[in-house]
Amino acid sequence: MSVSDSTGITAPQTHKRPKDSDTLTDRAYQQLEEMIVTLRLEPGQVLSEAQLAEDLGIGRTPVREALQRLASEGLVNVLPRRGVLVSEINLSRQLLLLELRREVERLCARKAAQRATADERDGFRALADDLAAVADNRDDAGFMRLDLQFNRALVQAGRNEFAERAMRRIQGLSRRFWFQHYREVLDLERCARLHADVARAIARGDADGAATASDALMDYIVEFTRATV
Amino acid sequence: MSVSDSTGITAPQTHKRPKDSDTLTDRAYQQLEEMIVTLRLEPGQVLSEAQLAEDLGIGRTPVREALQRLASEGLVNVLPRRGVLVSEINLSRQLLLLELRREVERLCARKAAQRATADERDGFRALADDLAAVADNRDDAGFMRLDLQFNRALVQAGRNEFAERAMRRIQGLSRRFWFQHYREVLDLERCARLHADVARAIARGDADGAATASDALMDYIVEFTRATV
DNA sequence: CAACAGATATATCGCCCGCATGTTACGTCA
DNA sequence: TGACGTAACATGCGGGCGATATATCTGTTG
Repeated sequence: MSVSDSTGITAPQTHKRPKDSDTLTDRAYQQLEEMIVTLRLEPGQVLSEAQLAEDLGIGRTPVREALQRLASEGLVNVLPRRGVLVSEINLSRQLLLLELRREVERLCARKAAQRATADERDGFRALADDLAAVADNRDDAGFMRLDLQFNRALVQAGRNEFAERAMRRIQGLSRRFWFQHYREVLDLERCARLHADVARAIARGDADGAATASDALMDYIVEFTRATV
Repeated sequence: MSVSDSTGITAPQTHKRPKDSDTLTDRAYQQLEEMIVTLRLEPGQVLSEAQLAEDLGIGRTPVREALQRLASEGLVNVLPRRGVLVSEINLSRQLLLLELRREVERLCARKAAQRATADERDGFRALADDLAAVADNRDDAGFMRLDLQFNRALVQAGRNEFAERAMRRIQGLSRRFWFQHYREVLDLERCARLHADVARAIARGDADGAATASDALMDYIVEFTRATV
């Protein structure tokens, strides 16, 4: 139940850049988000700041601040003097989240098609090719990696810090559901091709095309989400 | 629904006090947001937690947490050992914000038209009438009040906690710009009527109509924003 | 004997405040 | 004038204290 096998404070050693000015709050946030998204902390579980602080080997303050950030994203909610509850994943909530994600992602796609630099367009073209290859080879891990890369490129090329922030918040909740169910019902090939369609539309600067492609992708994701019951 | 904090608009207790379980962090957040939105704290100004804590008569912790929430909304940003900077308002940033707001608000309007209860529809009808009256009388303060009420009803009837959270974040930055410039170039009558159109479409359950009315309203807001230069 | 109401115990957060550390500004000296 | 040391001040963080919600125990009653 507790997370006693935490690797300690130093170096999450992920693929991410080891930013030198990483505060403990940031680290705690990253670790907790990862644990929640990957279901190592299960929905419905109640945690305490003190326990988490001990497990992570840091003080209560950074843990508390990280938890508040997670609460603002909806991954946990704090019960005033009882503890923090890892929020449940239920289908209807997930569909509500997708309602919002559809709008924001379409905006990002449209704006990315308008605003991407030449380099970024090259990147989207390459991404589309890679996605097509992954679709042919049915490479799970490769797709997950490309999906992450795609989302990052999308918000980057969209050039809208507010949409970026909103997307970042949405991602966490989305990723958790994804992580939980993708093995069961994901049509990897179709999903990868739909991603590639968006990427290609952006690459050629077709804003309307990118928007409709994004909607098509979201249609599939909604379908995928519904299929998990 | 999550922690439903009704944001009283002004600092001291208004006529409404559902429960005094407001934490100091909540109070600090409300007060600081109000001060920033109303430009009592000017953009570019650097603040310190300790100073604010002393001014508000509370400890540093609630102030710190409130500032982090404000930072997540983009109203301030913290300079790592230097202080907190009240973020600047510039036109291009505001336009980017409106890009996102257009999408989220259209979503809320559409969903509100689909999901509002009979009581809520009555509320929107009444709101539309009040807005029309305000448009005739050119009642500034009345409009501001109705606008707040309208936005709250909109996200409430939209029945989407995630869109609600996103809108709440957007409101702060939007309201500040509004507060700063509405005296100069606001066409109150037109703006009130556009609001009323959205409200009426929601009241009659016309989702597409609500969406296009919302877009028309946002078109005007963009025009208003551009006119401030 | 079972069920229940009240008293007590325990766990948890909300908050305060002190210390450590990093950044900036400024006075001082060559 | 310029470089440098130092002081002032900022946040990052740790940990303690008190209030309070919940669970546990106890005594009472039908």
